Amino acid sequence: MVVYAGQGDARRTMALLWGAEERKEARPGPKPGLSVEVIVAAGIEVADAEGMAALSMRAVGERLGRTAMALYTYVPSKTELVDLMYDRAMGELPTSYPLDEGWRSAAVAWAHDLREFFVRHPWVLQVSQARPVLGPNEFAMIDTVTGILRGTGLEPERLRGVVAALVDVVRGAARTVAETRQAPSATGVSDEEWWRARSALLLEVAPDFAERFPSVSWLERGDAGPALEPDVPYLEQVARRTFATSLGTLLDGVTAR
Amino acid sequence: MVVYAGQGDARRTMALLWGAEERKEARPGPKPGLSVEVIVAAGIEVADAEGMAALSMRAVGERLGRTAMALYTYVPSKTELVDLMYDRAMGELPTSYPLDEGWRSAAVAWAHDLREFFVRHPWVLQVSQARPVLGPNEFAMIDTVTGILRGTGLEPERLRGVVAALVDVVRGAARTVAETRQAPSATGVSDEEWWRARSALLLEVAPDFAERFPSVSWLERGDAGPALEPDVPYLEQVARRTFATSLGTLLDGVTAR
DNA sequence: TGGTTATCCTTAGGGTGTAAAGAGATCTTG
DNA sequence: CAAGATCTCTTTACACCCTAAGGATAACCA
Repeated sequence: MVVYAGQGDARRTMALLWGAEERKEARPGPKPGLSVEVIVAAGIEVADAEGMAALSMRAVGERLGRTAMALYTYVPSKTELVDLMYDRAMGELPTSYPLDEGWRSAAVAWAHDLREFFVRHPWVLQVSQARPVLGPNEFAMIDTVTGILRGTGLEPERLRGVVAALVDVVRGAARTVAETRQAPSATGVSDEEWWRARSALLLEVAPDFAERFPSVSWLERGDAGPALEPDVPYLEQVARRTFATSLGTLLDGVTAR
Repeated sequence: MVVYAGQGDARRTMALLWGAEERKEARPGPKPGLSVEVIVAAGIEVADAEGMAALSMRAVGERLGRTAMALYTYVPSKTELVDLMYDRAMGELPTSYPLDEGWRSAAVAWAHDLREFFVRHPWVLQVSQARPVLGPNEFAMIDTVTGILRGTGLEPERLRGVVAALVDVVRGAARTVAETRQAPSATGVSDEEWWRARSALLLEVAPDFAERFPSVSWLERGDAGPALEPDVPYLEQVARRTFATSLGTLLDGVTAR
């Protein structure tokens, strides 16, 4: 039997992604105890709680009181499950932003929502997108930001570039925060301790750091910056401010055209 | 025995990354048949040729005519190996760009070099940076771009944001190209065929696409664009132009300050 | 009631990273 | 020169991973 790999699969994945109506006519066989919905939800729970590395078919099955193999009745493979989780999670994102105060503030709000989404579900950043997922909620996300930016009057070609840049910057900022948040629990070392140890090691191993990387050193020297809020971890504040200027610069560039 | 996890490891990793001089005094035991260098090089070869997913200790060992376990004499674990590969590969990047024609053209050249680097070594984009690698070549990369951008006169805080945004945009652009390139060999379906099949599926599964995602549709409609070069794959040309406008917009934003 | 079909389980096979223990090579020391 | 120490590399083993195959059971239809 010839398997049209990636063809039959693609069709089924698309059907699952776009919520092909499952026929509810009575059929022989035991009543399904699970559904794609609950499996995807359980997968998201596992990934949220324990990270992408801990996402195994066994773990998801266990959370539902089944074996790993039981999932294969509903979902063709683990990668398909991850694709479904990816798109389903994106359904959390708002899809409309008021444009009363202009496109810029809407874009900023959108960017912050997306960033928080990625921070909430850091595993989403690790979904390998060799061949994009093409699910409805990702399209909705792109549609939302595109809609906001149409207010700029940019032509499609340029707008496409701006959208890409925006998503990239948001992803990058979220990645930084996610890493920072995961580091303490992953290593059992607090941010500050970890950083102190690292910088000590750095000095030890590269005593000529300042001459060797003059510009990086200059950057760090000028790092005093404005008042710190005492409750928020240091690195996270840096990340937040970095994101603000990244985003601001990019939007300035949009304005400039 | 208490293992100071992530502490003792960190010290060793840093030593390996920064090329701690290996003592060459004669020591008992068989002559080493391998070295960290050749192992890292073999790892890069495997990852370049077959992708990150195919990078296993067994595969690297085999390429060197050894077993997987032989590597553990030189390298503490697979993640450390990947970190070493990451930084070693970054050593390919140029570290100086002429500033005769101003910071902007230097920045553009830098960005294109970095993009090509990522496309050449797509696995680099998948190196999980929960705790950053902190190797010399990554610092050099950051130092290079920071040095270029000091020509803008921006203060450190802003400059940090711009650097982050630049790296993010380049990463994003490279990711797109890498995916596009991998898709045909991964699925055995050519770009065009794949895309045709997908859009057919999309229409089938979401016949209301145009009304449901009006802005995305608008974007695609305006996609005619300037003349296509016949030899370069279509999707890659789109990616290239998207990158150009992403980058351009961002740099416009820098100029605007 | 028997046949058909669907859910779910157990088993099994081929992967993965790496701990542990041993074989053999090469040095230093007595 | 022999003995001991130390290092490289191999074999074996374990725990985990995804998933193919086959069988037990449940629910429907004829």
